[in-house]
Amino acid sequence: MTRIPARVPSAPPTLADVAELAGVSRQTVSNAVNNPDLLRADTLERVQEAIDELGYSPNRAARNLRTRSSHLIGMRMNPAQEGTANATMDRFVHSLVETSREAGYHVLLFTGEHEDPLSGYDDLLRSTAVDAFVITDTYLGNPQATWLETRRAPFVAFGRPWGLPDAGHPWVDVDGAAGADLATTHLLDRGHQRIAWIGWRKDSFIGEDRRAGWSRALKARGLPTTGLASRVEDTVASGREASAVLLDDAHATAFVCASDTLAMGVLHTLAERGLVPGREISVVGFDDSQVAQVVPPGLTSVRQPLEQVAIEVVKALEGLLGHPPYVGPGVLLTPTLAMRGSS
Amino acid sequence: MTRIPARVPSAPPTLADVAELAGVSRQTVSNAVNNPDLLRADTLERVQEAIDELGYSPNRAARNLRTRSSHLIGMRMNPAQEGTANATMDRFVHSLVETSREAGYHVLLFTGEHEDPLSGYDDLLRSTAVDAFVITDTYLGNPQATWLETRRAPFVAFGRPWGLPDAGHPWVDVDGAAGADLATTHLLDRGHQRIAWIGWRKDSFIGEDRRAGWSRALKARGLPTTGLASRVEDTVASGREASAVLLDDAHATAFVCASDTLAMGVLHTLAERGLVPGREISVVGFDDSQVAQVVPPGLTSVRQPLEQVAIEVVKALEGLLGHPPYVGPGVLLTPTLAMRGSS
DNA sequence: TTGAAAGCGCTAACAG
DNA sequence: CTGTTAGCGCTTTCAA
Repeated sequence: MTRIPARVPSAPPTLADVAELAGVSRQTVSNAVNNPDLLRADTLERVQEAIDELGYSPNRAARNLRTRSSHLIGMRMNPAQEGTANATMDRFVHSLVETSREAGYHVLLFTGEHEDPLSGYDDLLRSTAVDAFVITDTYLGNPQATWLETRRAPFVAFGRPWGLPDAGHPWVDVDGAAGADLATTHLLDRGHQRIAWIGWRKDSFIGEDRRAGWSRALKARGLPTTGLASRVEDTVASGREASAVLLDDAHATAFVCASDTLAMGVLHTLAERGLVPGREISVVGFDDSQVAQVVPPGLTSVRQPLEQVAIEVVKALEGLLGHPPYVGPGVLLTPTLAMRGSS
Repeated sequence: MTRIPARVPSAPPTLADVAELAGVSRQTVSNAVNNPDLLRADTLERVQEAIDELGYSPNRAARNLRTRSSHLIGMRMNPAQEGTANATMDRFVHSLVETSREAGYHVLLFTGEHEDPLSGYDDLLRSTAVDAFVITDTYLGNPQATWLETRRAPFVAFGRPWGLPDAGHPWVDVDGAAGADLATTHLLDRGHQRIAWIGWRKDSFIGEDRRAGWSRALKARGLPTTGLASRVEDTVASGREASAVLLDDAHATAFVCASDTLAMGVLHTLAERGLVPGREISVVGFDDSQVAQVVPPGLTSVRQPLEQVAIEVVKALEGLLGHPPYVGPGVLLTPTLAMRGSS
C-alpha cells in the first residue's frame, strides 16, 4: 500500500530539510540514499527516519543535472496501422516499461514525422533528455542505427542489424525462421502435405527469414515448395487474394502466414467459400495478436516472447550505460506456438 | 529532414559556449531561446547563427531544475488484457504522445503494482519527475482521482468522475450512451425489431451508460427492452453464452455489445450455428478494435474519437499548468459508427 | 535592450 | 565514517 502523508507540503522537502531534521550534513543524507553502506548503522537509521517523516524523495532534475543522466529511455512510437492485426508493439512497450522500472528507468515516448525516421531522436539527444534509446524498426536501409552510432548515442535494437552482420550495437531479436518452422512442422504433424506460405515482399528481411523456416520444415520432410509460396503486401485483402489463388492453383490444404493480418485474409477466403478453418483447411498466423485470440474458432499463431525480449533489452541497456560500457553479443530468442481452432 | 552536424562533440554545447561564440552574455542567449521578442533583430540573428552552428539545445535537467517543471506527463500503463479485443489504450497513447509533443510535452510511461491503483504515482510526484498525470481508469471507487486531488497533483482524466458529479478536476470522456444509441438506431433502420444488449455487470458505470443508449433508442421507437438485455463479464466466452441464450429465449435478430470482445463472442455463437453475421443476424461492437477491422466479414463497431480526446486532454493539461491554472468544464465527445459486414 | 549575480537541489571530490 | 566546498546549466531577479 502507498502511504498517505498526514500533511501536504507546499514545496517538497529537500536534502537540506532532511539533514537538518536528522542533525547531519547534506552529504550524509545523500550517502544514505545512494551509498547506504558508507554510513554507520545508527546514523543511517536516524537519517532514514527523517526521510520517512518528511516523505523525502530526491529531486529528479537536480540529480539529473549533477549526474548527467536522466534515467529515461526514449522510444519512438509509430502509429498503429489501422486495419492490421499487429499487436506486437503494445505488448512490447508494456513489458519494456515494467522491466525498465525494475532497473530504475522510465520510458519516454515520442513520435517523429512520418517520412523522416530520424526526426525526434536528435532533439532528445542534444538536450540530454534521455540516457539511451530503444529502436524497433531494423528493416534494411533504416538509417536510425547508423545515425545513432555516429552520434555515439547509446541504444539497443529490437531486431537484428539486417545486412550489417557486425554492427557495433547490442540487439535482441526473435528467430522468425524457427517460428515458421514450428508452425509448419505442427501442420505436417497434423497430416498436411500441401502447406502454402503467404509472406511479404522479397525486400523484407524479416519476411524472408520467416519464409526460410517454412521451406526448411518442408524440405526436412522431403516435400516440395514449388508453387506454394506467395509474396504480398501486409494487408487482409492481399492475404485473401493470395489464399484464393493458392487454393485453386496449388490445392493447398494449409497456410502458414508471415502475420496474423495475412492469416485473417485467409479466413476471409475460407468464410466466402463456406470452408471451416481447422476442419477442411488449417491456418497459422504470426504474432499472436488479440485478433488471433478472439476470432472464431481461434487462430493458431506464432507467439514472440516479448517479455523476454524486454528483459534482454534492458539487460543490454544496463551494460551499455555501465562503467565501463559493455556491449554483449546479439541475443536471438525462440518463439512458441499458440495453438487454437484454426489448425 | 534532420541535419547531421559535421562533428560530433564529446560534450554537448552549453549556453556559455553559444554566448561566447556570439559575443553576448549567457542571459542574452537564454532570452533568444525563450523570449526572442526581447532582443534586437540583429542580435537575435547573430545568436541564432551561433546556436545553429553549435547545434545547441538547452539542457533539460538544468532547465527543469530552474523552472521546477519537467515538461513530462506521466501516464500509468496497465497490462493489455490478453484474450480481449480492447485496443483503445494503444490508439489513445499514440494520439496523446503526438498531441503532447505539439504542446511541448513528452509522455512518461510507468507501471504500478497490480493490486494497488495508487502505486507509481507517489514516487513520480515527490521526485517532481512529471508535471502532471493523465489517468484513464475512472471506474467508481477508483481512488486515484481523489488521492491526486488531496496531493494537489495536476491531472486530467480520460473518463467521467462517475458518482462525483462536481469533481474539481478536468476530464474528457466519450458519450457511451450516444454510441450505443447510434448502433441501435442503425440496426433499427435496417429493419431489426428484436435487438438485444450484451453488456457488463451493473456496477460498471461505463457499461450502464452504454446500455442506456440502447434502451433509449428502442424506446424512442416504442419497442420493448424486456428480456433482451444481458449483463456479463467482458470475455469472449461470456459473449458467446449470452448470445446463445438471447437467440434461443428472446429470438433476437441483432446484438449491440458493450465491447468488441463481447461481439466476438456473438460471432462465435453464430459460427457454431452456421449463421452468417450480417445476413441472418447482425452484430455491432464497441471500440472499433483491430479485431473489428479484420475479422470476416468485418464487425460494425462504435468508434471513439481518441485523437480528439487526446487533443482535449492536452488542452486541459495546458490550462491546468498555466498561470494561473485554469480548470474548464468536462468535455463529452460523440463517437461515430464504423460500418462493416456484420450489420 | 543587454549584462551581472544568485541560486534551483543535488552529488563528486576531497578533507577531516 | 562524516562534513565542507564547488559546480552541473539554466533562468529569475535586478541593475546598467
